[in-house]
Amino acid sequence: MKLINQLSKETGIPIGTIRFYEKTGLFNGEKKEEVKTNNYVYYGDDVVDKLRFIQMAKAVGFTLAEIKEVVDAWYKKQISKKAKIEVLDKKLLQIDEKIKELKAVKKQIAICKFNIQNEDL
Amino acid sequence: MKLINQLSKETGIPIGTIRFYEKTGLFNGEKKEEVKTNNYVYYGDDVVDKLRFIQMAKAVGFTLAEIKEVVDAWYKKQISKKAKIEVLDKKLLQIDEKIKELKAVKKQIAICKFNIQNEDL
DNA sequence: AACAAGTATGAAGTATACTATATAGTTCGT
DNA sequence: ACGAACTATATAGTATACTTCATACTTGTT
Repeated sequence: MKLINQLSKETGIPIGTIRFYEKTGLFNGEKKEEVKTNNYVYYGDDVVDKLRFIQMAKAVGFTLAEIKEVVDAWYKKQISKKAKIEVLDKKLLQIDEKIKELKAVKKQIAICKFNIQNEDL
Repeated sequence: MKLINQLSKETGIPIGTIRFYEKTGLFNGEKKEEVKTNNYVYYGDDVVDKLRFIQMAKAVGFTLAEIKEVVDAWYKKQISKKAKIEVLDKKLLQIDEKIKELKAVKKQIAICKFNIQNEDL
C-alpha cells in the first residue's frame, strides 16, 4: 500500500492533482483501521493503474467526466454488468472515431506541408 | 465572401465561438473597403477550412494554442519556410503519439470488458 | 527536543475555452 | 417606415481542470 507521495512519484502526476482526482471520484484510497495516530490515506496498485489510464485518456481528449464513466464501469459494484459493457462499447466507438479524426488531421497537415515545400514554384 | 452567420451554419460552430476564435488569432476576416455604411466582417473559404480543421484538432485533444501554431505555419507569411515545416513535423509526431495512446486506451478497455464478461466464473 | 519533510483539509486563485448579456447600429422584407 | 433579423463590441459569467495557499497535525532524522 502506497502513500500519496509514492503515487505521485510512480506516475509523475502532482500530489495536488491526485487529490483533485480523488475528490472528483475517480478512485478512493483507504484509511487504515489499525493506524490511529494519523489519518493518512493508503492507495493500492489499482490506483496506479487508474492514474495511468487517466493520463492516456486525457492526452487524447477525454474529459474527466468521460473517464469517470469508464472507471466506474471498470470497478463500481453498483452498476449492472450490461450497463458496464454498454459504457465500454460506447467508448470503444468514440476511440475509433478519434483515430479517424487524427488521421484526417494528419492528412490535412501533410497537404499543408506539401504546399509550403512547393510554394515558390 | 461570407458573413459570420453563414460561417456558423456551414460549420455548426456557434457565432460566439467563431468570434472568440478570431479574437484568439486563429484567423481573420476582412472589412470591405467599398462598403462604408457598416463595419461587417467578411470571411473567405480559407476560414471555413480552418474552422473544420479546428473542430477536428480539438476533438482529439489539441489546445487552441497548439492549433494556432499549425494554422500560423499554414498561412502566415512572416514565418520562414523551414520554421513552418518544423512545426508541422512536430505536430505529425504528436499525432502519431496520440494514435498510439488511443490504441493503448482501447486495449485497456477491451481487457476491462473481458474481465466484466467473465467476472462470475 | 528540534526541525525538515510529509500528510489532510478547505478555500481561493488561475488558465483555457467558451457562453451569455447588454448596447448599439444595419439590413431586408412588407 | 416599421419590425424582425443580423452585425459589432465590450464585459461579465460559467465549466473544466487544475494549482496555490493557509492551517494544522504527523513522521522521521539528528
